[in-house]
Amino acid sequence: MTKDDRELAPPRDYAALREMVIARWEDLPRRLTQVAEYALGNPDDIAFGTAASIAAKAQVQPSTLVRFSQALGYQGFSDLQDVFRSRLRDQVLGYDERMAKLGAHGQAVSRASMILAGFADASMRSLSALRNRPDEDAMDRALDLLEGAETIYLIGLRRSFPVTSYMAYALAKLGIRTLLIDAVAGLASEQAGFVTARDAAITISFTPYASETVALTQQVRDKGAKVVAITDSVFSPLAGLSDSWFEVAEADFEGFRTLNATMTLAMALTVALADRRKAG
Amino acid sequence: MTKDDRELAPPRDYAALREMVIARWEDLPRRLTQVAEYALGNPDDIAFGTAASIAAKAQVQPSTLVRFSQALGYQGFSDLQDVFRSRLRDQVLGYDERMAKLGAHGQAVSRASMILAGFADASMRSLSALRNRPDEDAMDRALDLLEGAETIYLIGLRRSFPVTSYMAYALAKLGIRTLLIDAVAGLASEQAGFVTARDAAITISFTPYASETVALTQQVRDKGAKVVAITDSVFSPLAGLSDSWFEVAEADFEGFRTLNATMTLAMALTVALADRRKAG
DNA sequence: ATTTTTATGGAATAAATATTCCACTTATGC
DNA sequence: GCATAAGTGGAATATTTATTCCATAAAAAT
Repeated sequence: MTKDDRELAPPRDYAALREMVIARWEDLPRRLTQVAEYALGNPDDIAFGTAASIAAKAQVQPSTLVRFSQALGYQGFSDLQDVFRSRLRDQVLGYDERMAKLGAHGQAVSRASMILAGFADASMRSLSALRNRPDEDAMDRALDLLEGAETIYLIGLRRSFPVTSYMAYALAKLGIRTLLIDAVAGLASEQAGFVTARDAAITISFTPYASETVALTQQVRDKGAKVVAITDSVFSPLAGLSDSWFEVAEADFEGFRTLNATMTLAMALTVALADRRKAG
Repeated sequence: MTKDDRELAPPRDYAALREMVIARWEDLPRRLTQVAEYALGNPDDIAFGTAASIAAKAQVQPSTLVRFSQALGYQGFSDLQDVFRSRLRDQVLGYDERMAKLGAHGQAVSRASMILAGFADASMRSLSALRNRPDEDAMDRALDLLEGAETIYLIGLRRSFPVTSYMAYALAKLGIRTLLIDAVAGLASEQAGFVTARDAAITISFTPYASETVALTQQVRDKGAKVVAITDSVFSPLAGLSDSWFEVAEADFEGFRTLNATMTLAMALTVALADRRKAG
C-alpha cells in the first residue's frame, strides 16, 4: 500500500481529506471502503460520535476505524476526527472553501504574514457570524430610536474610540448632526451634559467595560435620551442601560480581539440611518 | 439554592439553556458565573473541547465545570455538553435553508439588514483580497523600519483617523511609544515637529488624499524619520514619500468604502511589531 | 466573635474511549 | 494447491477524560 510516501502528509482540512479518500477508494480493503463510505456520507456523526458508536453504525469494529485512520496517514482515529470537527466549526461560520485554500499553500511563509493571515481569518469569522445572525429587528429597533433624534451623541472610549470616531466622520458627511464624546481636556462629562430628551446616543463598550463609558451612558439616559448600545454580552452593563442593543461577537487571534464586526455594524447602522432619513 | 425544584428539568435545547443561565446568573457563585460567561460566549468550544481544555480557557478547575453542570440540573459535564453539541448540529442543518433563503434574495428581509449583509460581504471581500495577496516581504520591510524607532508617529486624519487612533491604543498597551497626531487645537504641525531621525512614522491616507496628511508626512520625512505608508494606489502621494508602503484595496457597498482591510492590516502590523521587539 | 454553611482547588478515583495485539480468515502470488 | 501476505474481529490494554472526594478557604448566620 505504499505507506511511506502517503503517511507523511495527512490532510488537515475536510475538503482535501474527502478528495484523498475518493482518490484512494479503489485500493482500500473491503471494511475500510465501508468506513469511507459511511464517513463521507455522515461526516457529522464522525465529528460527534465515539469510536464505538460510529463503528456500530458503520457496522465495523472500532479497531477498523483506527486502521482506516492510519491507512490515511493519521495517527489514529482521534486525529482523523479532529478534521471532521474543524469542518463543522467552519461550516457553522460559513466558509470551507477558504480553509481548503489555507491548507493548499500554508508553508514557507514569514511570521509576519502568518500574523496577518491570522487576523484576516479571525476578522472573517467575526463578520460571518455577524452576517448570519438573523438579528432582523434589532437593526430596525435601533433605527426607530435614532431616526427622530436631533443630535446623536457618540460614546466610546479606549478600544471603542476608533468606532465612534468613524461614525462621527461618516454621519457628519451624510449631514446627520452628531457629537463625538472624545474626552478632550477631560471634558467628557461636560460634552455629554448638553444632551436632551430629543436626542439619542450610541454607546459602545466591551469587556472590561470602561467605567467612564458606563457613567456617561447613565448620564445621557438620565436626561431622557434614547440609548442604542453595541456591546459583547448580555452581562454588559450597557445592556441594562439601553433601549436597544446589539451583541457583537468578535473573534480573536492570539488574544487580540478584532474590531471589524463592530466597525461593520457601525457602518451599516450609519448608512441605514441616512437611508431612512432620506426616505422619511 | 433550592436545588430540588430546579434539578428536575434541565433544558435539552440551547436556547432554553441560555435563558436559564441568564435567569439564574445572579445567584450563581463566583466561579460558576465565570463558567457561565465563557460558555455563553464560546459555545463552540464547549461543544468540542474536553473538560480539561475548556477549564483551562475559562480559567477554572475541571471540577468546577462539573459543578456548574450539576448546579444547572444536569447529570454532569458530559450531559451539559450534549446540549451544546446538538445546538451545533441544528445550526449545521439550518445552514442550507439559510443559503436557499439567501439565494431567493431580498424578500421579507428588512432594508436595514440587507445593508448590514451588504457591508459584511464587502468587508469579507476586502479581507479575502488582503489575505491572498502574498505581500510577503512588504510586511517584513515595514517592520525593519519600525523596529528600531524610538517613537512611532501616527499620521492619519478624517477617514483614516479611526485606524491611527486604534494603533495608538494598541501600541500603547503593548508598551511601544507612539505619538498620535490628532490635530487637536489645530496643533498637528507642532505635534509632528518633535520628530527626529531616530523615529519612524506610519501614515495612512486614501483618495481624496487629505492635503494635511501629505504635508505632515513630508514634514516628518524631511526630518529624517523613516516612513511606512498605508494607501490605496501607486498614484497616491504617499507612495512617493515613504520608505515602504502597503496597497490596500477596500471593497465598497453602494459607494461607501469599508475600512476593515486597513484596520486588519494595522492590527497585524501592531502585533507583529510587538512580537519582533519582544524577540529581539 | 463563633459556628455553620457554602464554595473552591487539587488530587484520587472511576468511567469511557481509543488503541494495540493476536488468533484466525481471506486473498494473492508462485 | 501451497506458501506468503494482507485483512479482520474481538478481547486486552493503555490512555484519556470525567467525576468524586476531601481538606481548606471564604461567607453567612448566630
